[in-house]
Amino acid sequence: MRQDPVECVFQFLCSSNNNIKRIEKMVSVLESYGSHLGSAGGFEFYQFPSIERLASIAETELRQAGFGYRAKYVVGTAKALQGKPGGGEKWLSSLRQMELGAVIDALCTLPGVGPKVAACIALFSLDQHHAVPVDTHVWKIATRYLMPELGGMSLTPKLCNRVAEAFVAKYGKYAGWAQNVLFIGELSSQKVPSAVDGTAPHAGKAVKRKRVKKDLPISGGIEEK
DNA sequence: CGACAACCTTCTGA
DNA sequence: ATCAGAAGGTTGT
Repeated sequence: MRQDPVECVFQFLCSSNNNIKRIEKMVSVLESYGSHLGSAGGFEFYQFPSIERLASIAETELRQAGFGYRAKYVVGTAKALQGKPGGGEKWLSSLRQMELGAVIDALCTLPGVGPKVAACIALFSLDQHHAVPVDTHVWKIATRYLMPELGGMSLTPKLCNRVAEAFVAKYGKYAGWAQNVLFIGELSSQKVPSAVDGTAPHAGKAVKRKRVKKDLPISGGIEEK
């Protein structure tokens, strides 16, 4: 995707301990702080607001808009970015030249950004294709297929790293994207209670079928190009 | 370093 | 209809 890093940071800031529908709603609230670009196809388009604009928002305003405890993260991260050498925008894109570990560490200095969100930002906007965000779903996948001996344990930061390493060992330099495919398959929105044959859903018809889970849907490394 | 509660709010599954 | 638990975690103790 190579998303714009500023957008990416604030979008994933909204994602912690949250569900997709609400995340989308919150992101659209953030967008509304940017300048209106126009409308097309029934959608309104906005320039994503600048770091300066985001830093100027009152935390209470975001709370009122339904951000919950993430309101202070948005304002806090905007302000923290302003304080980075050369400004937040430049600082973020400079991370593209760094090692993954250093990128994660740097991003984790922002309030509300932990290892998982940092990995998402690194993968989706900072060219770190081997960044593997380990969340509750990926943890389930890992303990089911890759590291069954870890089943039942709680997901500690150290174990996060082991899971990420296991994904890289299996899928190679694009492990982050493999993770993304597996992650989406794990979402409850992609599943249904009955069904059994693993047939792909009909295009256009909202027929959902549950994938039969026997082995990892993706086997072997991802080919280069 | 690991475990654990707290945190806002909405949606889901039983 | 209702309600505990989960939801693309992070932070402080």
